[in-house]
Amino acid sequence: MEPEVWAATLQESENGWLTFRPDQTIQSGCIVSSRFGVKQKNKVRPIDNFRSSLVNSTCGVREKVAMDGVDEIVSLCLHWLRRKRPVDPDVRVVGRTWDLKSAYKQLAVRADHKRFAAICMIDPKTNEVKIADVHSMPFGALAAVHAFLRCGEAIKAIGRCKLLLVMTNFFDDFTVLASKGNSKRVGLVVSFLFRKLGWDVAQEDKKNAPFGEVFDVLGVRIDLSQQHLGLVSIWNTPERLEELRADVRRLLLDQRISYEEAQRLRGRFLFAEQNVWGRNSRQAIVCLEDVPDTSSGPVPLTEGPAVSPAFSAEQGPGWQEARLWLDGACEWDVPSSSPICGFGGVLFLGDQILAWGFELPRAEGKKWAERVGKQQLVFECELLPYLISLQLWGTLLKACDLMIFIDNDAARASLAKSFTRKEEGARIVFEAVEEEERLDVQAFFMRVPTSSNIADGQEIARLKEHFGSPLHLLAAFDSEDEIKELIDVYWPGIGSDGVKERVKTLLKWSADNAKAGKRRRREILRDSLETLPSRPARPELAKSFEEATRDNPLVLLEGLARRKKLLRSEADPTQRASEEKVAREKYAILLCSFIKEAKLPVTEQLQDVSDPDSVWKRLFGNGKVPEPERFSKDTTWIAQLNSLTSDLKAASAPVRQAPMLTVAMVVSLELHVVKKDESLFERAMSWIALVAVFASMRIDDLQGVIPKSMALTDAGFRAVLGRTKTTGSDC
DNA sequence: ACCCTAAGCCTTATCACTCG
DNA sequence: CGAGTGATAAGGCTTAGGGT
Repeated sequence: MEPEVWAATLQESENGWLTFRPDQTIQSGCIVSSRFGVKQKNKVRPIDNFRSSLVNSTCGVREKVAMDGVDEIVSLCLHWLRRKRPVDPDVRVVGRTWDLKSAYKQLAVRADHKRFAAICMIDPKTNEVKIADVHSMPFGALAAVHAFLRCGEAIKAIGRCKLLLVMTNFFDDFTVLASKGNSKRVGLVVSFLFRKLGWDVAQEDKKNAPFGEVFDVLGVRIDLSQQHLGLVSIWNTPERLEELRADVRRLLLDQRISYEEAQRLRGRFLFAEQNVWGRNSRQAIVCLEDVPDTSSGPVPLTEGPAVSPAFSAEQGPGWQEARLWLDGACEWDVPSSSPICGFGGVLFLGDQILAWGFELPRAEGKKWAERVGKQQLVFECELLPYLISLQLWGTLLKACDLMIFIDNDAARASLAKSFTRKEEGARIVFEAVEEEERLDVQAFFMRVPTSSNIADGQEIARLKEHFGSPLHLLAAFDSEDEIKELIDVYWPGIGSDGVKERVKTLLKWSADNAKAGKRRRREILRDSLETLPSRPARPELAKSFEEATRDNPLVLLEGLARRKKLLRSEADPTQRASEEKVAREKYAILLCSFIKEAKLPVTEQLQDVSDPDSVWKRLFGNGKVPEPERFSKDTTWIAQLNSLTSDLKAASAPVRQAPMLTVAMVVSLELHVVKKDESLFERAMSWIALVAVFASMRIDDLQGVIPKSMALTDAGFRAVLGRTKTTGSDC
């Protein structure tokens, strides 16, 4: 790449952006950074490595840069359209972008900073190192980025506040929206703004397209052609689409994909995804992640959700708000050895309340469990009602803002993320999200504790409401007949099947809640007694008993056991572990005494061992498998493991590690620390680096040093780390 | 009431990609 | 070189659900 970098540098010299030093010398106090090239599309971009020269390390930035990306542009468009849908062609929204010409180079380096802005590179013709002084903002300097972004923000602020432009800024890209009728004038105003402020604008045709309903910006295409419907579409640019299509076609033809290709494809999909709310592209992207990084070359494509290279997102305002409560359950039925799966949902939409519920027939449940290959299907049972509810109430939910209440965290998370590693769950999630997008539903998932999930039983919820509290409802019936009467009052004329169904539900509910009901009744009684202090006429039996036995050692023992338990739960885990180890040994010895007593064959085998006690402990201390029967000692298995290990080692990519400090670097750091005439700051930094080296710490671990624990004694420097990467959350 | 396990999330460091 | 994003590993944390 050297010739290209050299040519670009010569061009910069001609433009007056830098000057070659005729003598190629470096004065003291001057810092030189190297220049390298990065290939971008069809050109080579020279970059000055101000990091390796440590110039970038002198620049600290307190704030995060806020840039206007595709999100901001789209939200501006939507905001405009929400206020007023365009009916007449003149008020339709159009947009275009302005690009600054060689953006950074339009800013000068401050005179007294010039000595830090020298660069060097190799002249490929003579193979000599050439040094140049840079006069305009160097690409690669951290400070240059922020200097330029400040200017960009300033231009935007002037455009917005003084000229009332609808303008966003991303580095040197300025996007402006206008109504069609005004667009000519707005275009003139923007050009005038740049000219007056002294900024050169790119003049090439490609970057100078006129205002239109379709315009390209930041690597995407924004399409306002359906704005009368309140729609803003975002596409990959036609070039990118064609490139992606060609790549996908080639992959399908080859039926194989390599790690590098998968990563590249994934990167491009993620780029599209960050700009669109494409929930189901997740599934395709995760497939790409699973392509292993092996040196053995491409892997064959397998079946999976189809990868679609075309992305489009339609985001319209939500017209309605709805709340959907979901629940599912799965219990294992031993006699029929099949799962009992049930699910249901309740939808609140305006004034309407709708509900459905369903119990899977045993035979179907059995088939399902066999197909999925596990007994416990609760995760799937919690996911499924969402899909069913969307399918059932699709027409009602169109373009809806939907809040979903679900009492299983795993299901909630996978719906929100639109992905789960559980295969069956992934299928349900995929279908549900497809349905979501077809219906243009904006979903938001929240968790509710099981006890407050109303989807548990709509009838009961309604009855509870009427009775004021679950307790009152419990007290409202004692028999099936009384339930029937109740149902007749609340749901007159629902037919015998309906009555039977509800009787069953209510019976189950009352059985489930009987205990809680009794407890609550007791509590109420107790509370009411407390408010009415009364003295028992006779001494209570329990109290007398307690008084009589207070000093009995047997009672003390129980108290001790309780205390010990409490201590155990509060003891730290290491102490607990050692306690458990002692207990294990104790019971191992006990177990051994039983075995000896029973004269099992093993006692004979162990008679001749030199140190029988320790062998017994070893053998039975952890419930170990006898030596010859251990899989871990099986020679065939060990050989297989070894061969697998070596295969994996050979196939895996080399481990990449941070380069180690050389001995010379460590020595120079040490010398620096003791150099009295150096600045205190530099000496301190050197010392810090050395501490990290000597204590084998990550640099990040230094943040975990507890200041008050630091002590310098004759024995050396000592400090305690309160937190390291491996000690979990910081608190 | 209590213990245990499974299987999820959360946190942090690091790495991949995109754009300029 | 910088900015951004999302993804992963691995240990810790949390919750549901089953058993005693």
